[in-house]
Amino acid sequence: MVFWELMPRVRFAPSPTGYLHIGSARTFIFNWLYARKNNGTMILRLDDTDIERNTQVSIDSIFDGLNWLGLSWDEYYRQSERLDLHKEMAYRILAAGAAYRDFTPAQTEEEKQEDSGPWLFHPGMRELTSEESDARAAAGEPFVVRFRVPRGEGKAVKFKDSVFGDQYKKADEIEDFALLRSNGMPTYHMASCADDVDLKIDHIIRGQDHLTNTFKHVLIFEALGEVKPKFAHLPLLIAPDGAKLSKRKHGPVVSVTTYRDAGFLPQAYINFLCLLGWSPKNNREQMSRQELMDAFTFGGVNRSNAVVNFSEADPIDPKAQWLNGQHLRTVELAELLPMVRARIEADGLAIPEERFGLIVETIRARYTSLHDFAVKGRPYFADDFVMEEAARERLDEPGARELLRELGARIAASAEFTEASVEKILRDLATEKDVKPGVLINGSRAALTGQAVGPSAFHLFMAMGRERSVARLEGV
RNA sequence: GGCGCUAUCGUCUAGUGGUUAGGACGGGGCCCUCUCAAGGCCCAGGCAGGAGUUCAAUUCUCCUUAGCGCUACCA
Repeated sequence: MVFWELMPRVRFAPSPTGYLHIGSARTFIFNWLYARKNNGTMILRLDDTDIERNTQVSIDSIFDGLNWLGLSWDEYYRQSERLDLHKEMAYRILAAGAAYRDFTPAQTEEEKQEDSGPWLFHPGMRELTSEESDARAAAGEPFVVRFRVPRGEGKAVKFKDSVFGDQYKKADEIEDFALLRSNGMPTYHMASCADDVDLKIDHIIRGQDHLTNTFKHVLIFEALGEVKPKFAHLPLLIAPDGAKLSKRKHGPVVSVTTYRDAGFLPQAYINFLCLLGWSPKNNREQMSRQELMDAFTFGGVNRSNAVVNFSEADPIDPKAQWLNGQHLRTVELAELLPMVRARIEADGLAIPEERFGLIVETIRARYTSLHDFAVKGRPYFADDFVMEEAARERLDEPGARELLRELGARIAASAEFTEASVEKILRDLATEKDVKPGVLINGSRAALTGQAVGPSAFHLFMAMGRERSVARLEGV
């Protein structure tokens, strides 16, 4: 075996008929984890053979979401540019006798409703002689090309799934599925298998909704004389009501960009998605991309569908929010700062460069979203912030305002401005005026941030800087 | 209807032929404390139901039920 044969080639193959769905994103992530862990090749392939339903908006949404997640791919293809290949392979199967032309007109919706039993093939079409078939095709009669599923031979179609184990199905129960439509376009099954062969995909990792389709795909690979790839099917992501996630029914929670727009860190969201249907089996929850990559195995993938826990009242899964908070307070500051900066600047606020890192360090432990820095954190970046009721009550305490103004004056006059110096000034003042330090401490927080709760007051002074601190104390 | 897949706290999950069925989120409480958050500790909460195999089943087998998927000239 040569070295490159050890390096897997995997693909993520979305069809651009909507926004980037969170289930799709998770499929991408698992493919990516597997490829990167094994020095493999990650391929992005747009399965855009359904020209009726494809939209540019959808393609943009897929790239949007993927770019946000920050996961890379090595090769990029569009099925619509590879139709000749798909057709060529379909005709190769036809020529080999493993497929046949079906001249039956397309069924209408009502006709489909009527037949209740399992449909396997249209009578008479499998038996057409090649002369008759060629003649009718030459005469311009429309047809679909169907796979001639082996019947009455007791053939079993089987494959081994890396997640679901050995899979087996009687060929007699598989319908003669279409390879080519009457307009000459390949179907999903044909295009997908042709590309998987041509692109030398050796491990197909996709949603469990394709588990039963895989029997058809195995038949195609066999008819093409190709070694079939390995398969790994992932459990589906479903809504709390048990239904599959759909935009129509569940709204924006199904779109990746919703989480970006909700102030998620991409690594936190990746972490969350990985925990849906996969487990490192060691009780680890918060994990970096590298840790996820190291820990990923198909053995850790679950077989049952996972519920994304959202509601009308709280559209974000609480565990996702918690994870975001965990990442927010543990990620390298240098990595966090640009993301916070972008969020702050989006609100048109000015960043005090010399204290930016300190501010973020001071407040990040109490936030769970990037938005919090601009909303709850507004007093750190702007002077027009709202004074909360609870904070006003602190200031309204008897004598509080005078004390705070005095504190401001003393801080302004002090030669030094450090946590220790401010603390000394504050405590000395409290002793001198015979009040509890808490009055000044809590009062300072209220004056500086307009909030009754928040970081330690002495950290606050440093984060706000001398000028802003003094101004706010003297302005109470 | 047919075929397939699945079934452990509300949710995500670990787990074993013998365990007080473990962890996390969320909920409740306590501690810490200048407030809040973080952190620490504690509490409530679960093996879908029924048979069978076995000395012993949450674990193995079968049935039922439920959910999901496929059953298109969608992907």
